[in-house]
Amino acid sequence: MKETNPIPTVFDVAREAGVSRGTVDRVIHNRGRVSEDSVRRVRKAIAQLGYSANPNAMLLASRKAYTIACLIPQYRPGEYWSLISKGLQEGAQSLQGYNVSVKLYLYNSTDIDSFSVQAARVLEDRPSGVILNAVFREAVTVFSEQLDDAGIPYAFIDNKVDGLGNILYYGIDPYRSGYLGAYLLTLKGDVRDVALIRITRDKGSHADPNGPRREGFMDYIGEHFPDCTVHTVFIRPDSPADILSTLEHFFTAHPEVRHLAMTNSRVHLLSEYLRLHPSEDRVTIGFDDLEKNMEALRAGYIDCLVTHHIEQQARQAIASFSDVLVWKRKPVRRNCYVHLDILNRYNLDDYYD
Amino acid sequence: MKETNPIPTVFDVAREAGVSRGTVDRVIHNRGRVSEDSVRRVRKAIAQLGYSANPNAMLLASRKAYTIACLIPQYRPGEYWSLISKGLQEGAQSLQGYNVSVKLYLYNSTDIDSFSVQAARVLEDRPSGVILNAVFREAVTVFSEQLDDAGIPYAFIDNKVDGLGNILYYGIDPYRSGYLGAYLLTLKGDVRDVALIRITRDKGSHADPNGPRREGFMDYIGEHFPDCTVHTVFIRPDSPADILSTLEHFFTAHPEVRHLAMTNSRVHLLSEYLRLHPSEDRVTIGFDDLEKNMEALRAGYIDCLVTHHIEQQARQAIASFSDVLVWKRKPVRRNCYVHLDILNRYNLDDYYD
DNA sequence: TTTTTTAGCGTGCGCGTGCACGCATTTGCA
DNA sequence: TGCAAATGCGTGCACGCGCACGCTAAAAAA
Repeated sequence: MKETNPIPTVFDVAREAGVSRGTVDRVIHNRGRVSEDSVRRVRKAIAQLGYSANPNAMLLASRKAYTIACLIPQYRPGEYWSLISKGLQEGAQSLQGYNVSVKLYLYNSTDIDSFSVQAARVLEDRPSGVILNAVFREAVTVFSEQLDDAGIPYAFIDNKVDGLGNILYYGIDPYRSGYLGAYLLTLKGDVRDVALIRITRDKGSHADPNGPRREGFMDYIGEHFPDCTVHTVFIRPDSPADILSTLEHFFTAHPEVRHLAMTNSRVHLLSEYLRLHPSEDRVTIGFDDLEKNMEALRAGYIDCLVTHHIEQQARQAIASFSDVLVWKRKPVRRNCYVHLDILNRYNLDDYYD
Repeated sequence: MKETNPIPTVFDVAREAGVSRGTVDRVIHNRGRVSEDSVRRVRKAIAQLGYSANPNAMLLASRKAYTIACLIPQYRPGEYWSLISKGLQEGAQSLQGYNVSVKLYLYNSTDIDSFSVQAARVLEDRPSGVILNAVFREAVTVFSEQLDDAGIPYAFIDNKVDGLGNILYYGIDPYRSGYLGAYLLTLKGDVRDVALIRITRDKGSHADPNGPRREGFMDYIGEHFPDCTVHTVFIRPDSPADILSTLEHFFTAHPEVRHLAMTNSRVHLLSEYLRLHPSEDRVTIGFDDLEKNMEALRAGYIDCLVTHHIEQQARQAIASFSDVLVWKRKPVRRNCYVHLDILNRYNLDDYYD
């Protein structure tokens, strides 16, 4: 019962402008070889008819393939970067009709050489675009210059180096996440002691990626509870028994500490201790919705998780990137900060993307 | 430098199965007129090659148009349903390449006749699918039966009638949202009095859409603070001066009440009172991230908002629906519960979709 | 046996666009 | 003046798919 579809095609534009499809095509793609007069008439016809290219036909005809290289840290199942990786690949999945694919280049985040090796591989493969995260400042700076030279667009995910050229960032504001975490930890007020549990790192290999978050955390405490002492406890993630004894040792010496926090994504490492030493008035918070953290939240070992849609963030990065590659659109925002979500026992369900 | 793209086409499938493109096509679309033997061979070839149709070519060839009728309440700018409407239209926008469009049918949510009128218009226009919300139980039940008869698929958004046929629901679990709201209101413990501010309704016109939410709210209070009194205060939204005097009157009589909540989406109506009567130890919570509520949160009049990605929820409904229409896929979940977000002064930024 | 029906299958056209090719006409240069 | 180069433009094919049409051979009806 519908009248014929009035959506204009190149053909209509050509007729309107009194030229051929080829000429319209040349005007649209700025390929030159058209008289000024024709250009003007075609432009006018396009505006008049409200023509815009049919994306399906476009993609079908221009059989181009886009590859997005993703340079991110290695991961084990369930870890933070496994979620990013999953989101990246899901993003590519949904764009496969547009011939967009992602290729992962994984490096060891404690070994700068492995980063350089993978970065070199990326350059060699000449991808259409690059998504990376910034663990090693100088190496990333060098790499970004090489990408600039090669004319390959790139975006940062989860972590960035400020002041680099033509960049995009997808992730949270780590300082604010720490600030919010401290707020949630101290909601009930009157806090004198806080235990910040940290993971021992191989010394000096690189900057701590959680620095800004910890800074936000400390600043909130400092601003709102100036008399509060923040105790730092170091644990070694590789030996669960060791974690337990370290914590037991600390809390035996400091029974007055009722507030616990971890600023990296592995607060679930505390579960064992919290299970063995239950307490009514203790508050424990952590970050990121890893499956194990969610379990700890569900079991009641921890009280609150500050997180964001990790997979969604990655998917969005791919989607925006393909907007740039496939549709030649310019990104609107440079810093795509993701919203910080608060998870507790009453809203932890349905937190899939 | 790439080898020829190994993405299989119908042609490859046909060759592999030893038949023609037409036969493959008939098998794919279950159009019959194919021998069992051929069907088997084609199916096998498809599986073997991992064939999946090129969406662009498909859409280009099958020049179909899908219209999704959206039957929702009228709204004024900034109100809850304006966000839903925006999300619906954005969803259609992003799917225009697939010839998906939405058409809005707005009814007066206090007038059952206007619902029936619009519902009749929908049936008349014979859309490809319908998205609606369930304000008037019986009218919706009748309408859904008519849609069933007409073979038009439909989904509920934001609000549903349980027990109806082949349905899908996009929205929150209102009971849980109320429960969570009560938890957040009483976080600091030791609550003896709570004021629940409600809006006066024209009597008996229809069921209160916020019933389940209020129930969840009351249940949490009852379970965790059995000695707590919940005072209900009715206000009339149309006269700001009236709101102010009603509240002043109530709180003069009950100065001990420090906890305020509103279970509908218009907690911002309290701003004026809260601005004129500041207090350190008062807690106010509300629901939904309307622009005015966000302002109240930013200004510090209210402390916490329980909400969800309203626009995103609508976009998702459109997206899933077009999955069903365009790609003939069966929806996976029947109840698409959206995650409940917690907003406070420290994470209210970046809460766009 | 002849005619009609039908199951099973292949082919051609069109969707709207990108791009290579080739033809006319004009311009530059000796 | 003559010939090459450049400019401006139109045409044909391909992309992968949906669908209408028509063909063959076997089954059913006459």
